Amino acid sequence: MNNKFYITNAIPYVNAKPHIGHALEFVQSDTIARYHRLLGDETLLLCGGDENAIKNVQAAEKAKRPIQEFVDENSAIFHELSRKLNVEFDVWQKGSDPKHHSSSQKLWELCLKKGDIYKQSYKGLYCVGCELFYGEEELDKDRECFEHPGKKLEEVSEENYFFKLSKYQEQIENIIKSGEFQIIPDRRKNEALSFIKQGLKDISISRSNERARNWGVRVPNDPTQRMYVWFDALNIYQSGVGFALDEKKYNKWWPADLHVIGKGILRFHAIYWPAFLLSAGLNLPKKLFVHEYITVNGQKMSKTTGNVIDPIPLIEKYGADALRYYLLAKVSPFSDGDFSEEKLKETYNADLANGLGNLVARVAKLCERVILKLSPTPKFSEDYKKAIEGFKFNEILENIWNEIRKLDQQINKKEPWKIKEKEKLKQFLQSIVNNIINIAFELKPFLPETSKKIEEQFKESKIVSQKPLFPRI
RNA sequence: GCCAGGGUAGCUCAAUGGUGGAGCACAGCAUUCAUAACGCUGCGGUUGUGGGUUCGAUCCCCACCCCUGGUACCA
Repeated sequence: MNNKFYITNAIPYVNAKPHIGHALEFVQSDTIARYHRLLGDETLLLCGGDENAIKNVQAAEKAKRPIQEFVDENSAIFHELSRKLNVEFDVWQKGSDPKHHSSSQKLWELCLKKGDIYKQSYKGLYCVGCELFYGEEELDKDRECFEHPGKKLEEVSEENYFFKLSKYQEQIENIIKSGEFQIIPDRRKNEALSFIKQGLKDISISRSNERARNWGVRVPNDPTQRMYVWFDALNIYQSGVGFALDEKKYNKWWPADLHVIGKGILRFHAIYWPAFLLSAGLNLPKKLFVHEYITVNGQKMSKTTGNVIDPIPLIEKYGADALRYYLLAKVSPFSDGDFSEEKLKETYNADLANGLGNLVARVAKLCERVILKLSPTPKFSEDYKKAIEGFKFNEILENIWNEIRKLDQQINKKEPWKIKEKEKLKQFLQSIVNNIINIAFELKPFLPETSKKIEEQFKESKIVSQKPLFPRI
């Protein structure tokens, strides 16, 4: 009965510190992984650092730091965030890891052998100041880059390697349409399909050393070129489980059962990635879950507006589970969700302190008068399974909170503090406590810390009241 | 411009071709087992705008406005 379940979180760019959007995805992935572990599946959750992008080099230069040191440090901050959120990544695969480099070179060689990689010149607008190519939309009104106003861009052409994406148009359309490669929700699936329908063009998958600032994965047998960051970044999903490194491990885990990503990188995962794999003759991932973004007071988060939210101080102030709860319950998995500290605080007090926390506290106190006989056998209901497997995190939590409200109503109606007969009181409390234990179980994937505390408190037949789970703020 | 999704109470969202619902916030009542918590009651909406179909539309059709995403080498 033991299935394996391999799930990946998108690997964040490490050119800046993590923001609350990263926390959202971490928490979603972790919740799914925890659920599968509870089902008894052998589960592996991977994340890592996308460290080979030119943007990292630029950011390091700006910070006047050696590039490797810079990406190591930033990558570590992301990893640290995951720990603070109680997000358990089994593998943290760094893009700058030499093992990952050799694994990616192997992927390249397989595509090359298939005849899908060829050389061609690439033309674009080049900023000498940044040593970068820019697209028209990335430029200001004078068609100059924002870093170097007044500096004219040059039309430069360069020999690059290209990948025959066009060759795989039909195949990719079929695997998406048929559901062999499932994209959730439908809106994103349709978006990918309509992109394919426009006709796929071949893509450049390498840069010159100069342009790449001698950073990134070397192209096999060509000392002048480095891989385009997405070619190797996607391969982190494979190198992290041993592709071209540890055959046994790779065969055990690959293909991924689920990739979790944000809407901004749909194309790379829905189209490029399966194409690279098809070319290399490797298995395809089974499912892609695409979440949306977090806005701040209705506005998009961006460095220029200066409204980027750092999750770490929030965790310190409210606790990991409080932030997890907000992100899973109050942010829709399928549409943009808004965040503000005020809303977090409101939710904390209303749902966690007054709701769950208060229920647990009042019941524990009532239980001090009796000794209970508990025989809970919590398990996931079919509705629960269906919802979580459809990524409807908010729906599940809403149901649980309806249950909490019902228990509060039951207690008010029965007035157990007035019951004199111990047997009667015991019977009533047993049923309430069993329900609480069930709630704690259902919360396991979502709020691991809280769930554990509740289970501990209601484990013994002699229950005593304890410190509040969520003191009001 | 084109394609997709969306515009419903202060906020977040649900609903159905037939007299608009929930949670939060707010106000009042009640109460102590509990974290001045829980419960009950109330306040609150001409369902983006203008037309049309229909006995009747928030839900169907048309036009327009606004928001979000995509529209390739850019998370």
